[in-house]
Amino acid sequence: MSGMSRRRITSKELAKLAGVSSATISRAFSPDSRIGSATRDRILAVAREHGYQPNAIARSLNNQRSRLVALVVNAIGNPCEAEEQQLLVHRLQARQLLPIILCCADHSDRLQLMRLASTYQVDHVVVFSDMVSMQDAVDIFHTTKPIIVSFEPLENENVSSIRIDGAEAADEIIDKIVRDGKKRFAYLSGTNSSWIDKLRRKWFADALAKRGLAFEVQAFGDYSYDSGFKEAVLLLHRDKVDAIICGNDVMAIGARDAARRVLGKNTPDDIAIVGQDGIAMAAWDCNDLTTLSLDHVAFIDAVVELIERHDAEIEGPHSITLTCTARWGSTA
Amino acid sequence: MSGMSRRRITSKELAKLAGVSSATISRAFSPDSRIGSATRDRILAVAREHGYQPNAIARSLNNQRSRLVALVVNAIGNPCEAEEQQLLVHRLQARQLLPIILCCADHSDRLQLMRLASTYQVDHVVVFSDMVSMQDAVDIFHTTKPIIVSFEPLENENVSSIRIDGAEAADEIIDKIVRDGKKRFAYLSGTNSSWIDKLRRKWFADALAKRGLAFEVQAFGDYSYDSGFKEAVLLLHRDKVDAIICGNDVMAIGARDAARRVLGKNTPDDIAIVGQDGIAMAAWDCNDLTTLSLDHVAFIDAVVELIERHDAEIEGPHSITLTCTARWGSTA
DNA sequence: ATGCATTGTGCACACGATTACACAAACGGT
DNA sequence: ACCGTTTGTGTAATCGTGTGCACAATGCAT
Repeated sequence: MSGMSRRRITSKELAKLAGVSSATISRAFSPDSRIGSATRDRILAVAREHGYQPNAIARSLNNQRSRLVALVVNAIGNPCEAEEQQLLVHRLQARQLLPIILCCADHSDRLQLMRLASTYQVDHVVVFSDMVSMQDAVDIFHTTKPIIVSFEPLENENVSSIRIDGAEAADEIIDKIVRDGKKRFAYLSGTNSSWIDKLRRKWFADALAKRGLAFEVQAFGDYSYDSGFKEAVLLLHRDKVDAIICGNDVMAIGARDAARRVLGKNTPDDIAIVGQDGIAMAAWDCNDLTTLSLDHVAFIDAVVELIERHDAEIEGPHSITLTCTARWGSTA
Repeated sequence: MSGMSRRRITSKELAKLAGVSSATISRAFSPDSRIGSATRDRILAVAREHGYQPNAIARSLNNQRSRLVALVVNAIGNPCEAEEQQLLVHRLQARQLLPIILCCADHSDRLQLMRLASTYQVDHVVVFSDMVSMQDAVDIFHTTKPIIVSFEPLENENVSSIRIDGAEAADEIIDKIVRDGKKRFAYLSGTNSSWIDKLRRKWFADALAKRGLAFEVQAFGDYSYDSGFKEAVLLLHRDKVDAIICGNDVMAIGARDAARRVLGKNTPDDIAIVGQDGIAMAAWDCNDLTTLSLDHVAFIDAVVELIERHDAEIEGPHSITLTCTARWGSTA
């Protein structure tokens, strides 16, 4: 690699240096194309010497294929999503696909952000965030056919979806808590507008209804530890509930801390607390949370599966269903 | 937005529809270019109707400017880095820059991954990971001038760097622990080969040396909770240490849990435990960690500042220094 | 020696935008 | 009425690759 030239060398310049045409340079970098192996070796040697690599932007323009994948997420800071994102990024990288992250939380104009990403001709879109509507995603990425993590089967044939079902596991958990003698249940949502949140809540509400119970209180947080802490103080003190089902694990940890610290109540005897997601942190010794857990590996396997179907250009709507399981800790 | 056409409409096609040339289309989308405002309005209307947006790949090829930024990180799952990444992503999005994430942990060939990203003509590179050498980053992104988060001043003029200094804060923390009567110190590294780890360790080693002490044991983990837990059991049981300085906050939480659960020892009376990074989770009530903390906002401000200097094409090497502070919890 | 299939290479165009240049129209000042 | 400036638009080249087509060279079978 000679020199620190600011400018990148082009295929035409390299062609001159190697005494061939620029078409031959291109062929040297395409695994199966008609080119003499001696020529290829010589070109690759010269290329290495001058630090040449084909320009992926130009290639994308020509190919109509960018190898970029947009990941639409709420945030990367929140561990509840980060584990899955991490897995997916690894799987993409192994396929030589590059992830572009779009963070929707705290961002004023999510639609504009998605439109911006769509101008980069991304090959795939994976929507994790519950803050964008399915219809918006379809409209903006109408050439890409997004993959959406939903919680209900989608009828829209311009979308592939992963459906997650936690009804059965929620029933198991509620069963245990009711048998433990708890009576006043609260649900602590992560957002007040998300369809994902509504469906998760429904799993638990149905399980309660089956036993002649219902949520006495409905509270709203923002998926953060602090909001879990703050809301739990109110729920326990003002509303006297003895069971809190939380929208994710991080809020559940906040709620548990509030119970213990502010009100001196312990789980699971005085109060039951349940999380959702099943992140690694929930199993830490200091947390030991009871949570409605999703198998992250299976989940990302499903996403990759859908991406591969898109690549193979199999037509028609696709949907994969996953089931949650109860993971028992000492909080319920 | 009429129709669900699979193919995206091009500037030339839109030109025909609007009765102008494709050059005029382009001008309609460039804020300051000579074009009649009536024409522009008409074009924008037709564009909206047909869902046209200029192709960013083609634009990048012409402009020599991709508006892509590569973020080289260890992982996005680990909260110790995620907070900063989150902040940076927001700042980039506000500038209409799109982040491409490169995860180095667990990835067999980091260099190949970086080379792949470099073919996309990224405008900027920010290296957070301590798993890639500075020289590799400079070689691969020689046209981009990377921004590197280092812990020492860099002499290389093809790099901008952010230097972080925690010597003083480490001294404060060691002072307190020594005055509390602790005698046998261990350092628990996050990796065994990282220059960042070596420098962090040096801050504490120097503070100990000043008081006639030294680390009795050196252990190695992998920045994870589990490794913190496992190593701490050994350190406490086999080596009988009474103070553990950890490479990051997550390992410190693991160590604290191990002390409490496996050996029945409590902080800070029986044993002192110190983290590093100062993540939000460290301040949670259930953790309440004493940690060597960095101001994340100031840190990302510095990164953005360097990016802007690059954009303004100011020449010469750039370096910004930040100082850590001690954040006191109940673990030391 | 002739015919045909195969291999290796160059030419030229396409991908979809931006932009320097040219030029016509409109406008204002004397 | 004439000239110089400003304004708006089209033409054509450019960014760096990939690839269909043409064509020469080679190998092989008759």
